[in-house]
Amino acid sequence: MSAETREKLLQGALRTLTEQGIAKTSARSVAAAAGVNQALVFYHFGSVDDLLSEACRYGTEQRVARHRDALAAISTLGELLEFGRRMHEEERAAGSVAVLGQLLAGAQTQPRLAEATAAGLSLWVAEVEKVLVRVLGASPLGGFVDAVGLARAVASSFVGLELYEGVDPQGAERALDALEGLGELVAVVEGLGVVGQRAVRHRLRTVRRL
Amino acid sequence: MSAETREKLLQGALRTLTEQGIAKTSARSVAAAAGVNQALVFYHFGSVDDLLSEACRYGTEQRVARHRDALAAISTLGELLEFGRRMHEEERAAGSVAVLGQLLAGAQTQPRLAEATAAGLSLWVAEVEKVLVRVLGASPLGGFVDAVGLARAVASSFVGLELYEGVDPQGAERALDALEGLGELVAVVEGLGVVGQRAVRHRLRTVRRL
DNA sequence: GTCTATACATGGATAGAC
DNA sequence: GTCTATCCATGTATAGAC
Repeated sequence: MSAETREKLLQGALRTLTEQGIAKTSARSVAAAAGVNQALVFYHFGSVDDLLSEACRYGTEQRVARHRDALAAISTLGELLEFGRRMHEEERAAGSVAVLGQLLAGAQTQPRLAEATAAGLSLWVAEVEKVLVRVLGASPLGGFVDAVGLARAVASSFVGLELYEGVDPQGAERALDALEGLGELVAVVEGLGVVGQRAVRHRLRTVRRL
Repeated sequence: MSAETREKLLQGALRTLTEQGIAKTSARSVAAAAGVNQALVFYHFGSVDDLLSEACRYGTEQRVARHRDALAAISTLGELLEFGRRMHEEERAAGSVAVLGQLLAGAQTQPRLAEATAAGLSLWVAEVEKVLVRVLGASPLGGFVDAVGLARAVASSFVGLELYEGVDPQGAERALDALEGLGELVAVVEGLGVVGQRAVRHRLRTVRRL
């Protein structure tokens, strides 16, 4: 069956990317992981890069869809921070961030992969952005923090942290804790009350003018 | 000359990693970039991975040394933010972050590379950490932000941002701007004055107890 | 649609001449 | 120390049998 084999290859590609890395992801290794013949990669996708591009879209859509409802229910920065860490742990286990890391590395020198990887990342970014716009929009900080940019920073930083975790797990753990602390700090400023907020705003304006 | 060829190979490895990526970095491609014979990779370094490991140490040490004095002169968060962006731009141009990104991707599945990459990253982390300890230690925030963890988060996030930049330059630009804004926010809280700081501290303690 | 066979290129690694 | 030659494994891609 055509559709079944296609799917096997897509999942095989994702598995190979996480388990062997972009450098050892080939038509042969993917086909082996998928349990199908190597020639089918070219029959169904034309080239290895095209397969990886489709696998990126396929995999990312599945993972993002998993969290869409939960993300839509978040309304405060505190909730967002807690959910973010849980989601990160879940995606790390599923290998979806690892896939993006490997594809991003490969995409630096291959325009075709770059396009697909950007599209995949943008699925995550769009979700994070929606939540941030909502959470920050309802907050006094909204005017000073760019949710659009922050969503992109968060998504790419998570990929960086995931890659770092692969070479220094304890360091990465500590990094995540520190970021959580920083997030709490922002959440706290958000809850300072009118007087404190006015002071923060005034100083921010002063600083920005320099 | 032995030493000269070794150096050519090390620089060739760095160039190949940035220009072709980890997936296309081979003894042959590196040797071509270095302008020497392919067999010399194995004579001087034993294997391609060993060459890449040494290149990581070699390259990172050089780049970090470049900024050591400037980093030592930084004493405020504002200075640190400004310097950070300038340094990021310089390192991006030099390709040193790209090298770390490619090596991190390869390191996920190769213990030998992982060790070397962790060591290379730790050179950056150590410098960032020293500055953060100094800057945050002199600030009322010192007790609430973990400089050690934050240094690791900063270093790995920069790698993630660099990889993201390769597939979406505008998005990465906006992400960096947003992070800068967030940094300013923290700097502002730092300068709030005694009353504001006391309020922040009190609320932080309350939040952490939950 | 899938498999076998095959071509041709690239890559890791070594032996031996210089 | 460096180069040439070479071996063998792996990878991309296609043709043709089933």
